[in-house]
Amino acid sequence: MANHSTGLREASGRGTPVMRRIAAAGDLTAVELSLVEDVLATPSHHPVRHVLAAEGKPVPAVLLASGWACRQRVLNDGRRQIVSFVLPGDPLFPIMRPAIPASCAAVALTPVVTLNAAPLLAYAQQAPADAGGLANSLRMMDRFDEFLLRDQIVRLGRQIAYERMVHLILELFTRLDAAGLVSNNSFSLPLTQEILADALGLSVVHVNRVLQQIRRDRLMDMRSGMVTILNLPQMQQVADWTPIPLA
Amino acid sequence: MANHSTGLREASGRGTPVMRRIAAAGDLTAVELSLVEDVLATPSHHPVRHVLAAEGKPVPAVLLASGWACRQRVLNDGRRQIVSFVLPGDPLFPIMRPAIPASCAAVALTPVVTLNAAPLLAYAQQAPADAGGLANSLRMMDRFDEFLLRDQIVRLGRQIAYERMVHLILELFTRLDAAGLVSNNSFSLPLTQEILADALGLSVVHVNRVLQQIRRDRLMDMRSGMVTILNLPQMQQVADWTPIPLA
DNA sequence: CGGTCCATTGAGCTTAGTCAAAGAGCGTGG
DNA sequence: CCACGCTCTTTGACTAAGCTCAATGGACCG
Repeated sequence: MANHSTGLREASGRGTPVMRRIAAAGDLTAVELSLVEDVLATPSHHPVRHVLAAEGKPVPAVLLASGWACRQRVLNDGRRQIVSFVLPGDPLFPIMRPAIPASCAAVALTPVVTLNAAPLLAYAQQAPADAGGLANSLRMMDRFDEFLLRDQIVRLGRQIAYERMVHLILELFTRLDAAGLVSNNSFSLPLTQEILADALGLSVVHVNRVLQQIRRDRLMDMRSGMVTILNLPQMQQVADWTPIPLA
Repeated sequence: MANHSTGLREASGRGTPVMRRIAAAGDLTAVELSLVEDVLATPSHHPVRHVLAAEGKPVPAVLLASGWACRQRVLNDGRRQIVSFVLPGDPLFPIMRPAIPASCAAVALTPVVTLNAAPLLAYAQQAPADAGGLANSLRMMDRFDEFLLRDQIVRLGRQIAYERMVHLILELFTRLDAAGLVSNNSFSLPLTQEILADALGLSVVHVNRVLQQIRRDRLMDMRSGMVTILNLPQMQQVADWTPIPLA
């Protein structure tokens, strides 16, 4: 459980991923703003591989403040499929849903900091359906999640390994950018090739070879946990990329 | 546009798929019941291949009364991925969401009858968050949808063709059963092998071969649009089946 | 009786998986 | 400071699941 203090300090700041994501969909009232700041003030820390939410247990209203997590499902014989990545600023599960059993487990891929978003949910649930501000932001984030699932299905069903990898990187690039975690076309990707393989439905060996090919083609570079986008237009072309409507 | 009258008559009945699905999650009040019956009273008919909702257009609040539809996405070079099947009783898209752009197109796979569910949505949106009855039913149906997407991702990412096919048939079996469309372990499957291929991320030829193998193994039989489940336990075993929590 | 759509079959090929082993990087303890 | 062990990456050789192409067969329909 490293950088307690760092996580805490960042979480209180203004340009924090959570705040950026929530504010992206529109302005918040003073009341809403302070509600969010209250939530930011009480972070929880969890180590790698920690199960943030067990499959079948009621879904907690939790936001990820920092670190990487995923929603995943493991088959009887051990095969694992990562359903989606959870990035800083994201809810662990679609948040506007009532407390229903989780459709899959949520697991920390790095040490993470989470926030209890129950107060936000409570506030949003009693707000009228067409209210702007916070309620609207949360709905937007859920909608975003739906897009990601669709993209994941198309990737897995109809793209070859090379396309899948490029498409996933573009997705992460876009999402991390929205969270303010990209600079100079470059971002941190703290994932092993095995994790990428489990997300893309590939073997580790093949992921390795595909990455080398992409590097040779000078589309992007991935070294020691850092990704640099080298040729965005061609990446978008290769992956048949459709921008995710953020608003 | 065949069987207009049939669709209409069924839609007004009590054991209709829509009514079964909505009533499954709990009892409705008299007001809610009549609201649903009003909706059932004005069906719309659409031919095969009709685009029920275009990608990017605001999602209509629509229920499928009869026939089969799907949500799909087509890549630039023509590759198609079916994201999910929409069966009688299902909403075309998660229904409790506000009118947001559709993440993919909805298309009729057979002639279909649809219902305008806007009155139900309006009613449910103004109901308190923890109200039972209709609002709860609609939320339940959305939650169900989320499970299906997860299952589709796991199928495509981590199962081989044989397993995928068996798993999909089990899913359809379960869902059609909930809609009252299964009898004697047998149901109608009005899909070409090409449609199955596009749902499972396989080629038509391979779908054909896998189906033959499954038939030879006496797990199930699929002939002229009818599927018969022959060995449910072994199918569940093969597909690593986890029952979808309906309640 | 042709035409159309769909299912089926065969042959050959490609993508991606498996198995096994060898580097590389990194933290820990001697 | 180095050696060991751990995890992760990389490479090679081989295998196999699944794809493409092409042709045939069947059913239905005007």
